[in-house]
Amino acid sequence: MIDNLDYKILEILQKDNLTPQREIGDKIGLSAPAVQRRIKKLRDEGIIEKDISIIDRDKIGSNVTVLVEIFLERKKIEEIDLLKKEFSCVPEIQQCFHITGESDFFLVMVVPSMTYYESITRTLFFGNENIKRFRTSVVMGISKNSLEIPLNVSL
Amino acid sequence: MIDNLDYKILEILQKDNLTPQREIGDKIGLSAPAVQRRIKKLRDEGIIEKDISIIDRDKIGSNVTVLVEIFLERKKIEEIDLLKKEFSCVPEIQQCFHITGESDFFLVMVVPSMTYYESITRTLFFGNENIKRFRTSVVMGISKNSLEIPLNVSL
DNA sequence: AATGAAATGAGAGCGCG
DNA sequence: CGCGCTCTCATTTCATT
Repeated sequence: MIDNLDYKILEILQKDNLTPQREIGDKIGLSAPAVQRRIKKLRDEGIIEKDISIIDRDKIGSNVTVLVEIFLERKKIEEIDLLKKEFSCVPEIQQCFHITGESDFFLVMVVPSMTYYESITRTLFFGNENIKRFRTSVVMGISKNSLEIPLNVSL
Repeated sequence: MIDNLDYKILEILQKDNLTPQREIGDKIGLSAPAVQRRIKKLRDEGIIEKDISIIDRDKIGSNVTVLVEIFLERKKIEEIDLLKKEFSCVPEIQQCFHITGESDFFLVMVVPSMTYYESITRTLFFGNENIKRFRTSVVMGISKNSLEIPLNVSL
């Protein structure tokens, strides 16, 4: 269904999706239209979810990144789904992981200040009776920040 | 230096960087060349870090996402920097946060299996004498996964 | 069914006023 | 900044294997 050439294309696009199709073709030994057809298929099938620009958060106003671990009172699937949906709507929440272990959710958040974070916790966490407690870590530095999937293909 | 129109452009590009410049121009009330000049400036200044395709990890082989919290023995800046550099080279590590609080690092990793993860921990964590202990959480589901920065601009 | 070559069309890039 | 040009690149068509 998805062969080695597709993997090679994905490997290139997840590093730089503005790479010309002809250039991709040269690298993997295919013509530009062939590459184009494969990319279209990958998009149609949702294997390529989206195409985005990554913004340097340090160069754009003052932003604080915080990590939040959340411990729930009740862990029924309906309650989990409810929280997922609620968190998804909050723009300050970049990433939301539902996890196993001691805690139940893990969030990566970006806020303009700690004061702002404090105020947002009041409604988002303290205001939710199903959240038993939460633990906040402040990020000092980000040395790697990508969503690249390891594909193990060589160009 | 960077005005409201730039913010609006960033807001669009961080959702979809394949949006035509003319379409962006229509939305924010600018001509296509003007948009292009601004985008070029944003790229040159590194405010736009990179442009990438996001791949759906669930549709591409079997992948397990794990979160790792790391507690260090010594927390000198040289030791921190050394670890940052080491972690950055590991393709399975998507994100590496240096944090304050009880623990020192937080990693988001993507691995083909838990067996693979177990073997990678042997060299990466157990093999490092500065890592006191680490705590692993397995991700059951990801309900939000973006690197969008909240910009608070309305289109 | 998937490919490559050639033709078409859309969009990026650049100089001009 | 907008206008209009040029050129690159994406996309379609079509013949071929």
